[in-house]
Amino acid sequence: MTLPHPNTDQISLPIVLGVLGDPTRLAIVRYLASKEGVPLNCSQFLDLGSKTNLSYHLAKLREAGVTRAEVVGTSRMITLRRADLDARFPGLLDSVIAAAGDDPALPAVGGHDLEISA
Amino acid sequence: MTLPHPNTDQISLPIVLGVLGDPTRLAIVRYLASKEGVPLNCSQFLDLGSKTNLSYHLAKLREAGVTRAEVVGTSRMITLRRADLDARFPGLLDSVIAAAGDDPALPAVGGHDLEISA
DNA sequence: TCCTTAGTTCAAAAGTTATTGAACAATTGG
DNA sequence: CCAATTGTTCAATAACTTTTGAACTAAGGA
Repeated sequence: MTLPHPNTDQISLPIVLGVLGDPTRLAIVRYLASKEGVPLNCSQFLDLGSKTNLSYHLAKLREAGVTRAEVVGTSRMITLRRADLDARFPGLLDSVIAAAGDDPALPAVGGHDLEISA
Repeated sequence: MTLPHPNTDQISLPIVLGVLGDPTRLAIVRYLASKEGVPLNCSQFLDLGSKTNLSYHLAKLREAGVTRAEVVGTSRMITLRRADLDARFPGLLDSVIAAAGDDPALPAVGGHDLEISA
């Protein structure tokens, strides 16, 4: 059972920007970026909303091509599609993450500040 | 008579991303970027929508801090707030414009391809 | 002053997005 | 098999966004 993802060349700039233009989703992306390499499942994000609501936001991110979700048992392992986004829109993800990196107006996962290397 | 603009430090990342996540507004920004230095008024953008609709989209861009509108007679001269955006979100505008630069899915102003130096 | 040009504002309609709870599926462990 | 865990789907609702036309304001020129 695999979930639908757009190909790299199907990733659309306005859709990506629109999807990132939501504080909850931006917080998800920021957290994913801070934990790159670490496998994260949906329940890591429950600080940001209800289970149902997170399912909705994570589906938006996945359908836009921002994240990849792999089914592993009953979990979905979520990762940033960094290489694909960098190939399609060079520098965009980096500048968004850098800009989001120190924004106290964004919700945070875990109720504590982000740790860049943890 | 001056129009309301946010200060540089009031410009919000999710709001900017959300505002740019609309094909019409992205086309406006792309065109403004291609004509930087040239004063442009609203009617330059009538290809992209009705007068009323453009007034709406240009107000969104201005209120988000993406553009500046100066009242000159009966016109408003529209410019990109490039320095302010670069200061607040380094690299973001450049990567968005570069990514939008060759996107045939975006509407175009003038019904022809953009000229970077014209 | 009267007309035109440039753009805004308003209210309505249409469409889209976000949020919720209840019900559902799939996998894993006992 | 049974129960718990993980996450999805569905339907409803609320909230927001986009688009439109008609009416409006403000400045500039004849």
